Formats: sequence, C-alpha cells, structure tokens
Amino acid sequence: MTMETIESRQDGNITDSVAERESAHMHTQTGQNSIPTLAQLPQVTSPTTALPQGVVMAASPGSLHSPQQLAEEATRKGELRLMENREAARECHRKKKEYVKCLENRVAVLENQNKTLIEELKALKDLYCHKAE
DNA sequence: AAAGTGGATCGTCATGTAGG
DNA sequence: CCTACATGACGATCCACTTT
Repeated sequence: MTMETIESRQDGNITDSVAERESAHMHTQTGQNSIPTLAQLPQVTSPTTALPQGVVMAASPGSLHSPQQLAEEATRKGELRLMENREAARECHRKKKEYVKCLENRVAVLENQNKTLIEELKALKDLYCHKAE
C-alpha cells in the first residue's frame, strides 16, 4: 500500500454514520417483489465531490508547454482520477451493501411466506382427513 | 496481556460499458 | 476512438472478540 493510501485512510467513524444512513433507508424498503438491481439502486450524491485540498485546477491545456508543466499536468490528472475513483468506489460499495441487504430482506419475507403456506397446507390436510373419516 | 481470528470498510487497479 | 463512470478483485487496515 502506498503512503498516500495510509495517510488518506479514515477511521471507522465515518462508516458508522453511513451505516446509520443505510439502515434508516432500509426501513423504507419494504416492497416485496421488487428487488432493484445494483444498477437501479439510488445514487447518493455526497457533497464531497469538491476538489480536495491540494488539488488545483489546471491551467487551460493550451498554456502548457514545458516538460515540467506537462509532468505536473499528468500528475494532477492522475490525482484527480484517483480521487474520482475513490468516490466512485465508495458509492459502489454502498450500493452493493444495500443490494445485499435487500436480498436478505427478500429472503426473510419468502421464508415467512413459505412457513405460512406450509402451515396452511397442513391445516387443509387435517381438515380433509377428518372429513374423509 | 499478547496473539490470533473473522468481519467490515476502504482505496487502488484493471476492465467493461455507454455516450459523445 | 476517447472519456467518464461502474464494478469486481484484491490487499491493507481497523476493530471486536476469542484463545492461549
């Protein structure tokens, strides 16, 4: 792992608040038959998409000439790409987690339905047997 | 108390895909 | 094509819990 990674790592505190947000959202997700696909899950556009400190907008491309300027531009682009992908990964992880929760929810619902149907079937069988006697 | 372990979260890289 | 975005895979780190 790079130094940049280590320095930019965050404590679990942030994830705690995210978990809270997600569980709050879950309670509104009680629709039975429609499990959205991963791609259909809602985007949460966080306000953190602003450029981080230290990432400076480039001058217009036409003003870059020297090798040094080109190198700086390349570095800047690399940093920008990393930052954007970091955001994308966060969002992707969040969506995946939500998707799994949806699936788990669905499993619970189906298990309940199954249980109910089994009981219903048993009751009907009993009824039928008694009538047959 | 220290070491070990498992789960959760995050960041990075590689790759696929859609839109311009 | 090129670019931006989404996502799977993977490794690093943290944290809570258990074992020694």
